[in-house]
Amino acid sequence: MQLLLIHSDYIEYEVKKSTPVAEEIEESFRTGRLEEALTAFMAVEKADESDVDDIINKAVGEIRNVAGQVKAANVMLYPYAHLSSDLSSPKVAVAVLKGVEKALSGDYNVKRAPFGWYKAFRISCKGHPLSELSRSIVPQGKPAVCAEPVVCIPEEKEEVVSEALKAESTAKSYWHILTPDGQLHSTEDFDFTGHENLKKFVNYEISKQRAVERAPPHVELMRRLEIADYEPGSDSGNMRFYPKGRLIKSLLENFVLEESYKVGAMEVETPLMYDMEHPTLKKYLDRFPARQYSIESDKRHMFLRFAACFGQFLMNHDMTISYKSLPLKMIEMTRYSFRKEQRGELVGLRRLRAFTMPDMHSLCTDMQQAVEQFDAQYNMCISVLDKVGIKVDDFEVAVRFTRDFYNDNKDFITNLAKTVKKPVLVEMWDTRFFYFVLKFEFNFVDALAKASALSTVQIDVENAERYGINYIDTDGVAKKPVILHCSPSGAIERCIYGLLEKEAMRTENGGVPMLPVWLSPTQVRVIPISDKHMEFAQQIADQLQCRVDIDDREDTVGKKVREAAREWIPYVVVIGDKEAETGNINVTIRAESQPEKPKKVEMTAEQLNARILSETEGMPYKGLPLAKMLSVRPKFL
RNA sequence: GCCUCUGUGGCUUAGCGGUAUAGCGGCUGAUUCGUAAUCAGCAGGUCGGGGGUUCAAAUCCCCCCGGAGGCUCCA
Repeated sequence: MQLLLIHSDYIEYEVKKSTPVAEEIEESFRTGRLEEALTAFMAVEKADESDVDDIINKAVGEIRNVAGQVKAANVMLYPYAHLSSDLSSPKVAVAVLKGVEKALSGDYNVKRAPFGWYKAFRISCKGHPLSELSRSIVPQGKPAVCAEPVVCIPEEKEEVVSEALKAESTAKSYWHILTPDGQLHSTEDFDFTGHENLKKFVNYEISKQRAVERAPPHVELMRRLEIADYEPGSDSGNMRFYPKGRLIKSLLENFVLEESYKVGAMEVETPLMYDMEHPTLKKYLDRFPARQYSIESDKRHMFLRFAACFGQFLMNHDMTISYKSLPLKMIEMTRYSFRKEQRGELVGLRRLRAFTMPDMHSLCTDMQQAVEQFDAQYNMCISVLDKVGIKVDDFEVAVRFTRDFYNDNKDFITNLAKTVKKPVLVEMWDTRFFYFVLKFEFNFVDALAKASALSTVQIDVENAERYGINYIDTDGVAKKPVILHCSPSGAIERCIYGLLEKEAMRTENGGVPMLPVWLSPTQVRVIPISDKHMEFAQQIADQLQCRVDIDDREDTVGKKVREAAREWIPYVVVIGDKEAETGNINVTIRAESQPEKPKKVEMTAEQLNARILSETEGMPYKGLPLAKMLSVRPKFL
């Protein structure tokens, strides 16, 4: 049985004309209307004839379940043949419909639309996520058949569901834990001892245990550190970034770009908005409905990109590409990518509606080259996150693929677990539901056991065809490449979220939080004890080739030191008479300090300079984006 | 989208039917200071917006608009 459940403000129908299979009906049955109803469009299928009672039970169970969730007291049962191409006999269908009606009628106000009649109907869909659900139900012993995924795009205003209404099926997932020795374990039986984070991740992915009792700690940190904040003048999930946040983002963006140049990627720039009616894009969009911002421009209907795929694939389509150029890599630092995520999912920097995503695509000659590239990019992603400050121990790996791909590439997939030297979560599908046959993600598990994806690579076997992307092979024939999608770090904002959450966990465990030195907005804070030490403080600051500032405000040393600590500044230098005499400086090193036990070391300015240069070697650098003198700095919060 | 909670000066916040609290920050003055908050003074609010109940509303009720959490979703 195919079941489509719509939580509606109202549903009404009127019988127009009978079909040859029409059931006989009374006059009162010719029209019907229910307010605040769960409407169940039902198509009884051939396979259901083998066990009518079981089908009725299962359908009743699904309807009860959803009706309970949406708190609907009224249920409209609506026979809808168009949901299936393999219908049962009318006799069985009527029997099933009546059976369902009878089973529900005790607990709900149930109405049933007549079977076998052409009916005019109007329905107003409430539009919340639970308001549109489809279910495929099969009798015992029969395998589920995946219907072709077709999509119904909800209208903004009152919606009239038409003939085009069809179901969007969901793929069945098989979950496993893959250990580095190549064994697939059941997620229920696997011993998670020593892999507590993986356990949290698995719970998050499979059990959907996501209740949380407090706001994630990075939200307060992002504000206190003057990195980012909510912008009430914009849409939710569109953040403002203060100078320190912009600096951190800029450094991260530059770093990811540099790393991708190293593997041969060409940086490009593509438009933010696209024509909704463009035939190729329309087809692509139809697979992922209702998640993009749309805007009206004159009479054209545009949408904002949710990745760089559109622009890069359209560019690839127009290019002349020889096999000699493959693998061909292009990257764009998308500022921004837009996704109209559901309101309740937006928290701090974890999930945004406008975010900066490095998006790299690699065109490969064939699956073999794609797999080689996948492996190389898997390792690249590990290295990128490591240098950002997110280590292998800080994330959990998920690998997702089709059963066919796994059977052809068992050793290769096992190797992914070997590389990270720990068990990984595996999700397998019988049929390919998405555009990829293989993907991995690195999932950061935060202080509240919520998981979110950072780096990812996917092997796309669908879009070369859809976008008409070709390369000319050695034999002079145009062929379709296999395309890899890769985000080496994941969204830049999400990296910042990860770093802040990681440091929040460090604080909870009795550590001293800080950002990597190369990302710290102020790397050295110089604190003169009084006005007369200002000149020497200036001299010290001038000798340091990094982001130095001077706290020249009229406050006590104690207060200035406290504020430097609250800003997580890696090196704090107090300048007084002693330093002016010896020429040496007293440096508090945050990385080596413990709570209430600062580590203070006497050294020369040259030594401090050398230390910082070696710590930040090979990483991007930008100057201080704020006034050097704290006394003239504005406060953002 | 739905459910729950929430909205008091730039920030954090007390008050929850009877003239609006305090701290931080800001400004002014004093202090020139050796490692987690120097002292004093001043300015700053039609308590998110609109409507209603009441002699009286920040406080109770209704509608709207922000914000947070949950559900759901997550290429």
